[in-house]
Amino acid sequence: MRVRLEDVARAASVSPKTVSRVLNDEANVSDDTRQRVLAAMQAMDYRPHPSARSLAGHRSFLVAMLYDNNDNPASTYLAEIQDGVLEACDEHRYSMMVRPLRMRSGDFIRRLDALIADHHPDGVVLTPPITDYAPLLKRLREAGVPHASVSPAHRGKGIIGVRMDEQQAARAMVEHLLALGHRRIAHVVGIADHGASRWRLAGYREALAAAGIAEDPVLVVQGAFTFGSGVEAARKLFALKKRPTAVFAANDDMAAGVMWAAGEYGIKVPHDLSVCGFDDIPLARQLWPALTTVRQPAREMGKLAALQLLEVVRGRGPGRLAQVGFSLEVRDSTARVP
Amino acid sequence: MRVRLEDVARAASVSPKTVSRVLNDEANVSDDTRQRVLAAMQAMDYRPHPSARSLAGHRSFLVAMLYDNNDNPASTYLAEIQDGVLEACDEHRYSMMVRPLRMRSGDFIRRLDALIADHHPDGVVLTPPITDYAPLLKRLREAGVPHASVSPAHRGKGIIGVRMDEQQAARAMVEHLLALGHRRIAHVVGIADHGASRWRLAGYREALAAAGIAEDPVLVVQGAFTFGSGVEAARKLFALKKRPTAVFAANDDMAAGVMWAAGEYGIKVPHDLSVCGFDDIPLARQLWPALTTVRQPAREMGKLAALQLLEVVRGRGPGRLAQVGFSLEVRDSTARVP
DNA sequence: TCGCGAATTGACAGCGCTGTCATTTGTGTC
DNA sequence: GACACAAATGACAGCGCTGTCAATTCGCGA
Repeated sequence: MRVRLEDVARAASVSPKTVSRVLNDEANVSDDTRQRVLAAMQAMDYRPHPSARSLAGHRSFLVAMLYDNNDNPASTYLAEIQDGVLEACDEHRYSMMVRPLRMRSGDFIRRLDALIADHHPDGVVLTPPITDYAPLLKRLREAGVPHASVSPAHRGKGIIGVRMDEQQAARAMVEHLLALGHRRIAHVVGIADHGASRWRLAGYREALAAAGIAEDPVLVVQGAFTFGSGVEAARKLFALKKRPTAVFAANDDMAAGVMWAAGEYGIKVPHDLSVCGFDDIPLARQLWPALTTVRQPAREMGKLAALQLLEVVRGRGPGRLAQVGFSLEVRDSTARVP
Repeated sequence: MRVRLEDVARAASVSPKTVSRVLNDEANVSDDTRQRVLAAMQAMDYRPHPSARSLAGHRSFLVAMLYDNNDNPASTYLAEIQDGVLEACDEHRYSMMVRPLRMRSGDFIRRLDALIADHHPDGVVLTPPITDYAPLLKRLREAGVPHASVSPAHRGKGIIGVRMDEQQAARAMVEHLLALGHRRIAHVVGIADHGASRWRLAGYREALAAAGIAEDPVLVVQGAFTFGSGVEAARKLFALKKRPTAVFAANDDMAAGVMWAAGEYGIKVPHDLSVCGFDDIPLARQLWPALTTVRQPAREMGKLAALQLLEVVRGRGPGRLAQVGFSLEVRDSTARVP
């Protein structure tokens, strides 16, 4: 039969309420008592019943992770974030629920309300690209549900979660190309309204400006974060009479597309053209030549965002916008300018 | 303030227990009463409190989806399954929890036990490759937790879930190549102990045998479901003095690798070599030329598996091993033999 | 030693629902 | 119309925990 809190209480010769206090890490329990109770819990392998806790305590011990499954970034990226969030939740014995939401759909808010009404999450983790959708944030605020974001586009006060300095990373990537002697460096931009696209473009511009190179508008082509859009963007670039010697794509999928298109045109990477991307998806390492890219620690970011959220949810602090480092993964797709 | 079952009861002039009966779709409620109660629920936008239901009713309304995040198949595939499972759960107002488990790790069973002890899922959905791991199944059976599998390798009695006839699909794919006049058809095998690898290989052999073609062992090369392994496998094949005219890879990642390697060797796809895959990942459509492949309706499969599970969990029936159809997505990477 | 405020502990009700079982209402039969 | 039986409904306790508040114990200065 299931071990209940009452059983632990009896074993430790204290009242159920005291066990509850220990369980919830409350103050005003003597060290001696606390140890006795913890020992009893351990010995009996006590597992609090989440529903009972939730019912009596008016909190769900539930974190919901929201993502957009319509217009989503690489599923690998989301999967890694998910694993990170889960890991953080496990550490604090919270459970996690995932919720796909279609940002562009009309019933977006209704579905959010249903989530809140049905499951009462104690907090919510937002993932790109739904970190900054105003009606969503408003609704969460109204409902009093704390939330943390992974890579929010804005960083106003009260925004908690995790970010990577993507602009800095993009700049570093372009500086890597500059250091290799490239001067005609193209950029394939991501979906326009994603924060990621803006930052990476900004980093690209910053690097060029710092190097005293005037931006050539024809070298900045629109993409959509997909392989196919990378192929198309590359075709446009290769059709120019004065081709770029390097292409920095705003993500790896598009970079792979660029490399693919290079094959079509008989352009050898990296000999004739350097290509680099962003994200370090598994494919990046597998491509031939292996893709130079920026590694974004998605898993760690998911975890950190969730930890910030849990800090707030558990009343342990105000939470903050944590920052994680990036690393340039210089592989074989970039080389000195021909 | 929250609307409770009691409030609905008052509004409908019945006892709380009767409302509970309607909520749970129990028998022995007159149609008249049922309608009245349903109307009241609707009018008041009543949302049963899951924890209260779970606590009093001794069930969690929770389905856990287990996956292997160590040795996992394409994350897109899992993400789609996840969305499907979620959809089924939503329909029946069950909540879903995801659990990454490392099958090869020592604490596998301990983590499973923790999941059961902590969350009491009413049922579990197993995804490849952890659909057939004996200790896991044993443990679930001991704990009395019903489970359904997506593409289980075995189909003994009592196994419920969903499967696609992968062998048939693989055979159809190879027959497509045969119909194009190919006779030297290579196969890149997936990870050895995955059911998927076995079936696809079996289908390949079946098709060849049916066409009266003796299998040439050098044309069957081992891969590992990754892009890189596809590249390597292809290099081996291209190094043969008598190259194949077509390559059937056991999944799309490897097929993409084969196409990539073809580029290295100056082999034109599909002119000099036909390539086809399996799974229809997003990349397949984006490749150039677009990859001929087998579409596996992962999302639908996730949903169906969950529906079978829920049938059992809800005491509605015994559940079964549902079967979904496949479709050959003939695109541009396969053509008549040169 | 006594008294007093603070720290610690406990008693008890109740979170919102369902299981059990008793009671009432309806249905068909002669 | 009376009776037997089934269907429909309700009363009530209790699931396992926590909030509230009262009771007890402790530490320490007078």
